[in-house]
Amino acid sequence: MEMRAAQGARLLTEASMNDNVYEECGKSAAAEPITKRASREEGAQKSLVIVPTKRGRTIGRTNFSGGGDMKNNMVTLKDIAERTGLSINTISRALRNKDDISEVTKKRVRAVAREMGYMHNALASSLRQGQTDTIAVIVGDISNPFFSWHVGEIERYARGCGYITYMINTEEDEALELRAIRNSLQRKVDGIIIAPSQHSIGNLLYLQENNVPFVLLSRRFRDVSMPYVIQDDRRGGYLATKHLIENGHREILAVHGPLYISSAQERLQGYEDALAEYGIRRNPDLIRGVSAIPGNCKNVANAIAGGEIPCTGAVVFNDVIALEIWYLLKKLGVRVPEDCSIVGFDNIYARFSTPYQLTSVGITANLASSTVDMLVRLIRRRKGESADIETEKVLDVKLVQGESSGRLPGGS
DNA sequence: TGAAACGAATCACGCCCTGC
DNA sequence: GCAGGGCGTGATTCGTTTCA
Repeated sequence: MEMRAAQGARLLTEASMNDNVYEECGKSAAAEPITKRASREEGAQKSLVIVPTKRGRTIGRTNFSGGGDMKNNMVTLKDIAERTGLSINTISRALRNKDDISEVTKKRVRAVAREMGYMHNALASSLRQGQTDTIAVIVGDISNPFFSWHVGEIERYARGCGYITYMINTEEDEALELRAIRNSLQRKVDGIIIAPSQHSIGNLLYLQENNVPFVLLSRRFRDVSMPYVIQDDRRGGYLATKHLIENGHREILAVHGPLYISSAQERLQGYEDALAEYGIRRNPDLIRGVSAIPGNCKNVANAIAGGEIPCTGAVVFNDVIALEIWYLLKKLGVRVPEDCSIVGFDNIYARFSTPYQLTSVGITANLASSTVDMLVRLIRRRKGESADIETEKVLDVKLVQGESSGRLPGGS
């Protein structure tokens, strides 16, 4: 703790600190004073500045190391006002680089702020402004690379828009999801990005009632109007199935996720579309459901290996489950793709160097940036700033050929 | 139970000083 | 004398917690 305080002191006292305590960089940088960044950076230690105030408080960067009452030790605008003999209003405006404050005064105020170890109080600022510059990202399963990848991307894009994000994992559990929503509302986030569990719509209606901007990520409710950004799941299911059909497969297994999840429903519809287009009868024995959470595919793999499911190819709900089935089949002596081709969804492993490359359906556009962009527009609209908003966005998909699928020997 | 306090920002004025 | 820049003043606001 002391080390961190010392590092902060170095950054606040050395010339490396920007002249402007609130670095001017449009919305994004204005939302994060440079002092906040200082505490994150690595640096050498340096002696601290201890400053007595008129109120008899000792202030300086050592304050954070003692485990005392931090609230009483924080340097405030009032302290700087007392020290400089200026008003609180002038201090505030000088630190925010307002035009009606002279450069001489600004420099003086910044110097005293640095000397005293002033750190912008985002909590107080949020209180006054009615915004926290934070976005909650609520997902069902962060262990799924699809979500972890996109959450990382969301964080990056949101940061570029001046927002801090925090992520909550719901384990696809409805009660945990409600708790996550309530927690986010209590923290007065400016907006929420949520991949809903979709057990029911109640949680999202609750969110809607609270009038907080939100965007559904990767999932949607057909019969209720809520902003969403999804991939074209139906077309994805169609492309995956068509790929196998055109490689000679006729007995194609559909391994779908829980059908209360819109993406699972729509991918299955796409599967059926392709079968219908090529005149292949829909066989209920070749449609199997699995949990959205990986680790429950043994039954399916055993059934394929044991001939209980007579298929030569499989369209699988997502890449994680597809890879799991591939692995299980290999252990059971079933060769992929020679004995059974597999097509996954999300094309997530194309981003990593893995021993095996799945054939998979992936998005052609950027899901994260589209989602953040929509949410930011909704937030701005709520604040009264006019903004054109497309609230239902379906991103195109394409099939990416990997090693897990191939032409059926002897197939047409 | 209700008032006060917390910290920062905002607003509407108003004053002072300087230059023309 | 006037205009305008620079800054001050005091009230108000926000949501939560503390205290009487």
